[in-house]
Amino acid sequence: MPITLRQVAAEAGVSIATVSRILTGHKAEAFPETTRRRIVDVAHRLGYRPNMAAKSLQMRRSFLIGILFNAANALLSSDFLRGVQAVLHGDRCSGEYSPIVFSHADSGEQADCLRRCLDRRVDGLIINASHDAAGGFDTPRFAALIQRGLPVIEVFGRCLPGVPRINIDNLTAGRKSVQHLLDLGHRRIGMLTHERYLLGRDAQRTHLAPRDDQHHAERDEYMRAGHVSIHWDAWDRYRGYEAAMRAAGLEPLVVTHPIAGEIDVAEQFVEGGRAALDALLAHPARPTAVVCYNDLEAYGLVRGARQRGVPLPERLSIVGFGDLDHSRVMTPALTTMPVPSFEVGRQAAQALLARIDERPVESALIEMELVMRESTAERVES
Amino acid sequence: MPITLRQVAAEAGVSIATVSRILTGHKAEAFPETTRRRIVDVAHRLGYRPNMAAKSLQMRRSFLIGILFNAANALLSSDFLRGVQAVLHGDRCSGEYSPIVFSHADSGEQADCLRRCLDRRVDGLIINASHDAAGGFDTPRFAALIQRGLPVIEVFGRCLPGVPRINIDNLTAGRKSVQHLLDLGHRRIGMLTHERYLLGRDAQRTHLAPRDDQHHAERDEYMRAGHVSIHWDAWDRYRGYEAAMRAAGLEPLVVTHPIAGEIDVAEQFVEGGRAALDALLAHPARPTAVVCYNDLEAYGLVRGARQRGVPLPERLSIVGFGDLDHSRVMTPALTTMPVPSFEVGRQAAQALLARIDERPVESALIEMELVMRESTAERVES
DNA sequence: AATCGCAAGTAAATCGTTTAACCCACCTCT
DNA sequence: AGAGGTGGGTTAAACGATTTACTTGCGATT
Repeated sequence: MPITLRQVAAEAGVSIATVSRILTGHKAEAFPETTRRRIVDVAHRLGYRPNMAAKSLQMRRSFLIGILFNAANALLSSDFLRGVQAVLHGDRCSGEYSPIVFSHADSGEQADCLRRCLDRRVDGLIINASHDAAGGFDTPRFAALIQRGLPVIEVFGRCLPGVPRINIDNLTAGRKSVQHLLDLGHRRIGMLTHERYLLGRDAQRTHLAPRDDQHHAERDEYMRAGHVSIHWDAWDRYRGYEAAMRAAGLEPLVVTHPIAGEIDVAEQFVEGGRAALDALLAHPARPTAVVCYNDLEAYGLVRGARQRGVPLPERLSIVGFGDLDHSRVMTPALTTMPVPSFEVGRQAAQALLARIDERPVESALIEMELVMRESTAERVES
Repeated sequence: MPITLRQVAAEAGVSIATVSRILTGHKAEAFPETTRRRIVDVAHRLGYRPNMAAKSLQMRRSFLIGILFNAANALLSSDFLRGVQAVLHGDRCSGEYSPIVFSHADSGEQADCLRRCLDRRVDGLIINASHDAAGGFDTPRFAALIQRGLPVIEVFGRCLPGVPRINIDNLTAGRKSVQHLLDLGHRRIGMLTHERYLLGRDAQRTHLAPRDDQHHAERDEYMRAGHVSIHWDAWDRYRGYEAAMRAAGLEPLVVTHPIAGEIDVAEQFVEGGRAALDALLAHPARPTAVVCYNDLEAYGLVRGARQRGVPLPERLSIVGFGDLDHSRVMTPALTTMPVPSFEVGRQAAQALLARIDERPVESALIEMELVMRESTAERVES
């Protein structure tokens, strides 16, 4: 039913080859301007739009990119997609790429989604893998794909070895949180995070640049020490915190809480935060501020403070992470760091197109910005 | 690079036609079992997977469905996508459908996304249009598509005339909220909602079945009365509330707050709720419970109650709507109704496939379930 | 005059499927 | 014995683009 090249060609009185060459614009300069205009006009008048299936078949490229997200992370958002679209629909984008999007809850679904992407002969893949082994990306099969040269970009994570990553800069985020509190005059700054995802290290750390080998070495050491964490984000955020503290000549002060299971962790984070308030207040170092691993922990701290009648932010400044829906409307409105989903999507798409065009690609960390609201304030002398 | 039919055919010593016919399974019964097995085995051994582009070209169906979401609504979720996938990847699904997904922030992006879907010759469209005129679906162009028979399903809304809809059952949700409170012994139950999206009607209402003509008639009348609302969800939720109240022989009691603009409305809802607490407490009817249009208003009520030292839920039971991230972890944990995104996705996909197969399709409303948490309690005598 | 070069465009192969139409050997019936 | 049927396939024509390798006409050069 839609108009084909053949019809445009007939209407314009030329061959389909001519129409194709003029419309694709690739060698349009070989044609006189008058013909070009005529054909473009006819195509436009008829409302011609190329059939992507035919184009894909002939060009051996689908102009499709697969987007695979782990459902548990809940990081797939309209913003992320719009970031991807900003590139795919942009002027600088050569083809007419469209994203086919899948969300997987477990490794069975994941394999299914991946298969569908491959059936479609996607030109590339943007993947948000998951941290836990149960839903982790099926690496043998995956490695084979990479080997075959399928362009892949990982987002919001660090699970896929040898794959360029676009992620938020957790490390710098941790540092910025501390810096914000330092700027407000705080010196005794704690970090709240979860046991399973972290730590309790006390070794001096000097190299903070996000270099992989360094990270991996430290990580391996950490793993050998008996920890099972595979949560790089928590690790990096902690390292940023620690680095900023040390740089300011301050002693890190970490409070952790347990997390069990992989689902329904929200309450656990809040409860962890609530319980941590007491630990923080009772701590001999008497912190005046705390950086949280996420907003949920901050909610818990706020709840705990309310229960204890602790005034916020006077008694304790709190910095969250993630900027969930509620953070901006709560009381006190939470100082936190919004996840730059649009930007991650944008850069991931950019990187993927670069890989597809065989241009060099590097992993990138997206800088996060702290938004100060009401949960942090200047330190009051005490 | 991937295996083609030709290679499978060569390997099995038959023609491509035979392989195709056996593998598509359509006329496989015309072949002896031994040949069938042999070919299936060879295909499997070689890892043959059909090239969808070629298949699409030949069959004149893309096996692609377009999913267009309004970014402002923030209703695109992993859950929704998984619901769609549950159908598309299900055994009962004839083809190998994949969703191409777009998110649009304004009508320009929307037109672009739509064009891309059409360029791909999608077999159908699932659309979440937006309420506001600025981002509303470009109806002339759209009507033409529908006319041409493109299968379309609208989700989470009621903006596209003549298009089957899958939506949450706002009306029943409103009723259920009231019923929950009635069951707890409340009689003086208020409803909190926003001025712009509603109303202040007092006419008797008897027909509550979600019949379109009825809705539209009432709506027209409402519009004539000078209201500009195009927010059917608020309207329906209110109607459900009102119906349940009348059915219980009770007088509706509505408190509204203003909302300005289309973006950054979150704070306005919370502030509306906060301010409404005073109005509710001061109201001559002295309500003991209130149904909110959304969770944000409920957050505001809770905040207001905290400020005034009003004990919750003893003094006021609160029912939210939507079950945002924070609702389950707040104090008191909010009694509310989670949005059944998975189910909406599932049924939308089902309806779309039915339309594609030219089976009859009807709009459906997905029942919502109330989850009782801590913000509602039995009425205390007063 | 013959040849060359170039501008302007065309013919035809190809991509990997599906499917309508056909083929052929063999069996059965009359 | 010949017609008709049937089981078990095959041939070949699409589908709508892209692209390589031509062709053709014509003015300029040798």
